[in-house]
Amino acid sequence: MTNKLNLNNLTKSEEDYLKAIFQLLIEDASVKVGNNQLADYLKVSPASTNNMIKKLKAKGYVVSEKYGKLDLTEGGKSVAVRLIRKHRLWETFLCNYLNFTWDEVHDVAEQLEHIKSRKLIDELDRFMDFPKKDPHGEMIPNANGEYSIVPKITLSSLSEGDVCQLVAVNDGSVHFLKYVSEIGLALSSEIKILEVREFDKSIRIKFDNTIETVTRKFADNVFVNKVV
Amino acid sequence: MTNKLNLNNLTKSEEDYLKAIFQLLIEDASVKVGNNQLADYLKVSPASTNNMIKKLKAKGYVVSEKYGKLDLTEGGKSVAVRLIRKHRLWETFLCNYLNFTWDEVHDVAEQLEHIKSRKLIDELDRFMDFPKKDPHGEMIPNANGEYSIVPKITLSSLSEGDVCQLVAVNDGSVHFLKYVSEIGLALSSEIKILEVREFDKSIRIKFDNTIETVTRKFADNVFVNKVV
DNA sequence: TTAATTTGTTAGTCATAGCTAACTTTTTTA
DNA sequence: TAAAAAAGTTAGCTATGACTAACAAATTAA
Ligand SMILES: [Mn+2]
Ligand SMILES: [Mn+2]
Ligand SMILES: [Mn+2]
Ligand SMILES: [Mn+2]
Repeated sequence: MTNKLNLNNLTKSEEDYLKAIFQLLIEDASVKVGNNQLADYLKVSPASTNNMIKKLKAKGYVVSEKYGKLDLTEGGKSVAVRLIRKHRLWETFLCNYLNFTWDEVHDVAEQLEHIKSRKLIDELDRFMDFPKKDPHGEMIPNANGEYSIVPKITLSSLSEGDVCQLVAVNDGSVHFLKYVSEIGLALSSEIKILEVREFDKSIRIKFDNTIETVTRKFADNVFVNKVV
Repeated sequence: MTNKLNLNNLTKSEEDYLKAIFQLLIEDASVKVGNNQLADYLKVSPASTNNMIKKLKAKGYVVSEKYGKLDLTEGGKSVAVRLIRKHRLWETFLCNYLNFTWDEVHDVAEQLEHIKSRKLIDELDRFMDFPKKDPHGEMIPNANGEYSIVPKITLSSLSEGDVCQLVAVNDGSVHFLKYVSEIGLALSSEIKILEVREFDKSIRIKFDNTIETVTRKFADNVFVNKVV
């Protein structure tokens, strides 16, 4: 009885909250996750998150002290990772087999990730021959919930003269993803930082013989691997 | 403004109720659908169905008089048929691409049918090259909600000496479907009625050089096309 | 180190979708 | 045709997961 596993007794909402906390925890490992921050992220009121957090603490997925920050138990992390696995496998399926573009997949995957069937997702994984990355460049956890963290930084953190490779993009905004495609950037694109303008932090970049200027906000959503 | 289409504003429950009414209406076209019958079918209380029916009437999907029987409007039928299309396409996908057996698909399809994305289901249809029937032999409505009703009767309605072909099976029970496979019956099997026993209505049948006795209850769930 | 601001909590409300128990209407049977 | 049974309705309750408004604690700034 080492692991009381509560097999799949979670509602869609409970799952989404656990996933959100997980995303916020890995997004910036140094800063702990607060209640209002979570409310912001999920676009619900702080009262709602407070309420749900109580429930998730009672069920043993979340730990926190009163007026303190949030953390996930191993069980909570496990639920979140399984949800992320499902989300990313579905996104991959939609892109690679059903003619979806990378900006169309996220919203549908938000629904599909809540389908409860272990066999479904493991067979989908096998059907696609165990893909390692989703359409936005993010890693896909395997059936045991194991995953490799690819070292990545934002494009905005680089300096003039740096050269990097685009490894992933934030998939939250349809407009952003369309914009990335439109200017000709794609996963694996090699990008050189020509100039970082002090005035508004906009960045002149060069890739595939194209020169573009992108905003700080844009560069915050592009994840890269520094090459030079 | 001929068709006020209320694009997808329905909850999972509302969708399930409309589908259930539709199924009951086609199951036996002669008998109108009652509130308690619907409650039975959905395994909820008559109070619950009564409540939901009110809502669906207010939204223009159901028609009925007080203390009277239920019927669907064109809008209600359209929702039901779209749901059935999704359900059967997903069942087909699970069987043909993800190694599910025909007794494993129904419960997962019950979840998948509620995913809201027109593109998803039409692309899934295209991906499978527009299948006409699901794994249980039931027709799949096309993207316009059109479908052909295959004439079918239950095996239990036949008499000694009749010969028929198995065209579909009721997919509601996992035990039943496993049983069908185990005795060697499959879609398209040619079945001859050797004897109908008066005592308990059990039926001796022959197919593929196999002779079996099946109960009335079993035969009620097997749909056939009379050949001789 | 006090005051302002931010963050977190609580109380009370609403909608959805179940339930039971009691009641009314309709249908069937005697 | 009157009584019994079945079918349908209503009232009132529960749980989930949102919300607002009011309040308390913790943090930051003055
Ligand atoms: Mn996504
Ligand atoms: Mn989700
Ligand atoms: Mn089915
Ligand atoms: Mn369903």
